Amino acid sequence: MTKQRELILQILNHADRHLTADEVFFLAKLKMPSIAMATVYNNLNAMTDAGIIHRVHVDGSADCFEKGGETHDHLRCDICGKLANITLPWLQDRLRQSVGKEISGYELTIHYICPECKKRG
Amino acid sequence: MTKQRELILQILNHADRHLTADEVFFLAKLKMPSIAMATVYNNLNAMTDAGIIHRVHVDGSADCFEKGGETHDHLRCDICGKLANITLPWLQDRLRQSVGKEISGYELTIHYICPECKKRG
DNA sequence: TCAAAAATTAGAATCAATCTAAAAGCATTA
DNA sequence: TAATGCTTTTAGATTGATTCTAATTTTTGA
Repeated sequence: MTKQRELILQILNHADRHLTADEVFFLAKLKMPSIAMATVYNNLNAMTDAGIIHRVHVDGSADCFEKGGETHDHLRCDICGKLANITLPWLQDRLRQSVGKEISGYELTIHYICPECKKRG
Repeated sequence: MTKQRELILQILNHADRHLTADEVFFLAKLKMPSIAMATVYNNLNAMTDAGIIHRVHVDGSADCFEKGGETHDHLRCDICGKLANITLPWLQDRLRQSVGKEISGYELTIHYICPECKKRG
């Protein structure tokens, strides 16, 4: 656990939303101006592989990262693109039931209009 | 419907698996050597937007395309990466139930070990 | 303390995908 | 048929995200 990795992890832990590698890099640079983009990617990849954080693919733009914790799925607003988390505790079992026991994981992204965009009309 | 679009659509309709834009381009070039990559992307995008074909995001590599038809979800093998289709007719309604009525769509990719890889050990 | 291993850095390179501007194809009308 | 305008295609440059490379620094551990 290097200083750099610690910083990146802290940034994700304190973020109030999903961050791209670029955003993590920007925020990291504020605290540690010498940090390199490659370091950010190295650590995001390493921590993703280790299951400490999660990577979220976003159609048509850069992947986002978020702190670990209970597994969950995502909602993505059709209008503003913002991601939200949602927990569907029944899904894993229901999928196992339908598909067979050999599921090692899954990713679900639901498209919707978020409350803010809906209000705005 | 240009000759190029027709060709691309035919390639997808006759493919026995999901194809990347690159693969479509390669196959298209066999029949029409003058075709340009941009044309392949233009048409794949246009037909995806029109709902005639589907785009499938694949973690860590290029998007794949497949012919249209009934909506379905995907299985991806952890080992060989191959995609398979799966239809889960109950899912859409079940998600509506859990999330609310305002779902405009979703994408689900399930991770597993495909029969071939499992056999191989 | 020294050597080996691992991580970091800066910048180049790669890969998928998009953009640009010029040329070609196609309709329609004159 | 010729002229017009609209759409598509083409080739190649460009972008944007991510990875790679090689040199340097840091960490580890004998």
